[in-house]
Amino acid sequence: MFFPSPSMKNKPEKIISRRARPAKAPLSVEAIVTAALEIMAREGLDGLGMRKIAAALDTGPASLYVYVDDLDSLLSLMLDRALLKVTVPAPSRGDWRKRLSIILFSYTKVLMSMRGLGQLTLTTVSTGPGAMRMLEAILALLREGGVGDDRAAWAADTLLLQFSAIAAEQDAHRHHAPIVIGSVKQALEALPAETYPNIHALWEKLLAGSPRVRIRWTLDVLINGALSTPGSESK
Amino acid sequence: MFFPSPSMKNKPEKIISRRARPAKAPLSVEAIVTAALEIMAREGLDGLGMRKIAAALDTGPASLYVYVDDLDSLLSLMLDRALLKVTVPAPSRGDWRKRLSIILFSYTKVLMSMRGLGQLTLTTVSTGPGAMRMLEAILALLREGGVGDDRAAWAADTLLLQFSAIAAEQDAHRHHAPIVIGSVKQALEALPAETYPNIHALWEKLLAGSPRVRIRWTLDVLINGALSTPGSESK
DNA sequence: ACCTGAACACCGTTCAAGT
DNA sequence: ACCTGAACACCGTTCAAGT
Repeated sequence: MFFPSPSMKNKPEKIISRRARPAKAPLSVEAIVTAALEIMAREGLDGLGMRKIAAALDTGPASLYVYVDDLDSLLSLMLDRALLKVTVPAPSRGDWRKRLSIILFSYTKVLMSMRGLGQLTLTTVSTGPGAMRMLEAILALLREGGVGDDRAAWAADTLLLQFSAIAAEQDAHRHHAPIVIGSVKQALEALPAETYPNIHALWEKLLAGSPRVRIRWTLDVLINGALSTPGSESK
Repeated sequence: MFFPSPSMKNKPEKIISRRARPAKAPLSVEAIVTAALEIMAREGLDGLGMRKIAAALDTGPASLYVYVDDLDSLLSLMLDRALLKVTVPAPSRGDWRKRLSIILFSYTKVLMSMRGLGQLTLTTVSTGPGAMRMLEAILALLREGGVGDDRAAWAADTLLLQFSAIAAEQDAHRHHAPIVIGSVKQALEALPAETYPNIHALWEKLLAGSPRVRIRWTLDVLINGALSTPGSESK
């Protein structure tokens, strides 16, 4: 893949055009999104850039602009591609609450499966098919569960946000973490107990908790809260 | 302020050193943070940069590194400075729930009072006195309200996150919004009712709601949820 | 100790020119 | 229509040299 094909051996030129390489995949939105996701998985969101994507595709940065408006819109496309992998369970899988938790567990799992994705959800919005399929399913289940329309819309928003944040946090914990997490830990640990008695008592718990347990708890809190709190319909 | 002082008029050089200007405030962390906040308030978080801050302080970018480690740490300092303005009510102001809502309303108000601040909280963590003072107060109130220790830590996290996000959203709505919000609205509006019946029915509600009403509801949901959901203590 | 000019190693995006 | 070299207008950060 990295050398000119045999059929070109007898060309007289010493330098063979990159375009003449064998089976060079033509550019396309899909190819660009794929390459971008690969780079983000390897180097994180900060390591991503138009120039690096172009280099991975063996072209110049300008070429990408034929297929993509700009970096922001490319980030949206990347997010949406990832969200397509979220599981939306069939009605046979259980009642609304069970199915809602399947979606949200799957959502966090997908977000945590690739470096940078957690951070990406907190920075980017997608209105593509991946995001819309998930939103549609969540709204349907909340309504099925008897959460009023006003509350359902806000609850969906709140749920997605909360789980995005948990994923982003885990993302940070696992990757460029040592610096950031370590310093937060040190800072909390060093706080004087006299001035900050409650932080002093609880700082370990602030940073603790396996994702599984935490996700479960957060889900319960939000659903219980949304069910027991009247919405603005009663205004 | 923009011209050399009269006492320097008789200097022979045509070009007068910038340093010779009158009352040029010496650099300091405080001055840098102040200048940075001013720029962010005017031009948003994206408009902020070391070079622009330096220019505002009439110096070169290299000079800032005498006082500040790098851009990230400066952003932390900016956030902390802003959080110092959050109201932490005295016990006489009411029961724990009332006081908690005062803190969180004040928090969102502060975040929404300056362009870029909402986005900043979602991107940056601070362990400075502003952030710690607020966290300490929230933890104290949750414990006072009978939320168990494990749950209190997570609840504080969840509360702060949720309100940061609401502020960031309002930030976007009010400023560089027209593009982003407008396009999300258009995208949701255009979705086919057959494939996305629930989004179709609720899309207006997803984007609606005054900050006040929404904050009130979110606060109630989270507190009610945290109170009625057992923590992992019972594990 | 404090400050800084200049350079280093990058960015995203545009555009005229090529095929 | 698709692609691209080169340029434009920026970045954050470092460092040797000045005071």
